[in-house]
Amino acid sequence: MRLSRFPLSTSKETPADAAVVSHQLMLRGGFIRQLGSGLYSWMPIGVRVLRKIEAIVREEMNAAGAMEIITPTVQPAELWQESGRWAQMGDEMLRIKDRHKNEFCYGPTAEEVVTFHVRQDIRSYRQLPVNYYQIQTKFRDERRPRFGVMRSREFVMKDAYSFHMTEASLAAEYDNMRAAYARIFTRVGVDFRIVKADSGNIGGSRSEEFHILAQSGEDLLAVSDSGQYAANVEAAETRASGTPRAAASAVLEKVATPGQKTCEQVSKFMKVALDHKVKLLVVKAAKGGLVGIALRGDHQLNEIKAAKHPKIADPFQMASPDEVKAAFGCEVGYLGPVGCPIAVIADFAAAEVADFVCGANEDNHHLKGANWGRDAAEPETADLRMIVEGDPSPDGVGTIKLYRGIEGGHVFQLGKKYTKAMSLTVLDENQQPVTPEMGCYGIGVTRMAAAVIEQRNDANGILWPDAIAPFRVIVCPIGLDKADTAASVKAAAETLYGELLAAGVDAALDDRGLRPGEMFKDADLIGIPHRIIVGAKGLATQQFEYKRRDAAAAEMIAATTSAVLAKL
RNA sequence: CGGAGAGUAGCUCAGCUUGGUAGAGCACCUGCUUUGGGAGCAGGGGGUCGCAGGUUCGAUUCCUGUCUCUCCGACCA
Repeated sequence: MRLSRFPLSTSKETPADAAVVSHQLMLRGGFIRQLGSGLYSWMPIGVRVLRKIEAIVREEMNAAGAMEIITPTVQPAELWQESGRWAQMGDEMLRIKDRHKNEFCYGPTAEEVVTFHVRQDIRSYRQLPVNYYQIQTKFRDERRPRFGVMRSREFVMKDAYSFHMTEASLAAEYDNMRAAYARIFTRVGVDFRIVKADSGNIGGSRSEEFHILAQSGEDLLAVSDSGQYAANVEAAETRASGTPRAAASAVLEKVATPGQKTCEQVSKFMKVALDHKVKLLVVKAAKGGLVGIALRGDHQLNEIKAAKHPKIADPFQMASPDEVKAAFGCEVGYLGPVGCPIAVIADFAAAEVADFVCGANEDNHHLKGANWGRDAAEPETADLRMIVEGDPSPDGVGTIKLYRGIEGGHVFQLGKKYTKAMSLTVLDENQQPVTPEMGCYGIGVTRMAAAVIEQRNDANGILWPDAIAPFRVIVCPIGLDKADTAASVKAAAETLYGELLAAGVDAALDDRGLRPGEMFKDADLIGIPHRIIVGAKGLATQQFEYKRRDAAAAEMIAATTSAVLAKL
């Protein structure tokens, strides 16, 4: 591409509205332009990146045996009513009506649509397993779009859906997709981790996320420092330590703690470590009424785990201050398990504390020297808390460290949730109808572009990996203004550029006639991995100057196309 | 959805407190000069000051409403 004919639109200024580096650089480099909240247009240079990511995804999905389809972005409400998600989805789903007042949504995902088509076309066990995928625009009406295309409302996702006669077949395809995803992320050129995930409201059993590690990531990952364990903190389990609780030694004593409501306040006021404080949260119980959750003062509730506990309401909901007052006769800040009027479930760690401090279930008072079994009923225990840095790894190998990550992909074993709800059956070898198992697999294509930048940038701009750079190499002629050298520089640059194209290299020629500084700044900002300078100085000794975007210094190479190709 | 902030030129912003019909830098156009890390000089084009009301002789400025965008939080395949 000749840059003189390419609408590059770069900016020196950092846009005021962009909070994260990928958003800033994508705007400064002219990759994307904002159209509205969570709505972005992809400009020519951005599309080049997007298409390269898509090509890698498509190649690997095809190689893994998945079949590409294209489904409409607008989907009839009936399908969502069949699966039950029309009611479930809430405002995240953009609902629209056509001229006949029929209801539709702009597709946030396509489990229903693909299940519908499989129901139309697949009749026999002989046709399974099958895996359909598409690379297509999705819309989710996020409550708060942010960070440019990292969390936009409209975005491009690769979504795949597989159907199987047996759980074993599903598991095999899940592993197949997982391996394809690992190849995709590796080829794109990012540092990623595969972590255990919660499957969220999509349902299903086994689920893992592909995270691109980055400081600005919205997800926290718990990773063992010496073992294999890696999980989203949402899904990371914690265990009982195995060491028995110390015997009760302190005398139970009520202490006035006026106005001291939070664990931090009480801990400071009573000069007791946070991990010897037990807090009691009151939440809605599964069968109506309330249930208490005891946690150590330094731990936080994991609401996803709580919602899955059989005695706790799903969806998770805290009790209102009025309900607490009615049950306990005191304010929220003074609750504790001793003399507690409702059933208590203790987190493993909370149940292991002896001689603890807790609320006295009386305004402005706490208890010290409290003990399970002696003062409070021995509680039912469960894993209810968020894992924290320094916890032993749940698999017993190593200690947990926390990292931030950007979710770039997600693979699920859905089971029969959608196939059953939508009455998809195929005939087995005994001519009996069977409800197939289903898996689904997603990659955020537009998000991936942003995530790569989060991981790969410096003070001058983006450092694209070769595989997805808008151009792999840029040729910068210098000295076109000098009468005595212009002709030779121009000829050498044109020849090199032409031969690179002929060799199948995605090259750019900066023939805009700019000053060198401007060319360099632009090339660095838009992240071209390789730069060749064709100048009179070098040509005098038959040399080009070569610089990798991520190298500190340039080097001189022979002024031949083959010498350049050897560097790419 | 709760909290905070912002809408003035393509971009980044000033002006508004104390009303008198608008400015800078960057970008753009023309010319000259310059050419190894976003040059210099001279000239030029470009804005119904988000929108709608109100107050006023007069509103970018004051008041009310409204829309949009951003940030923090909650939420989230």
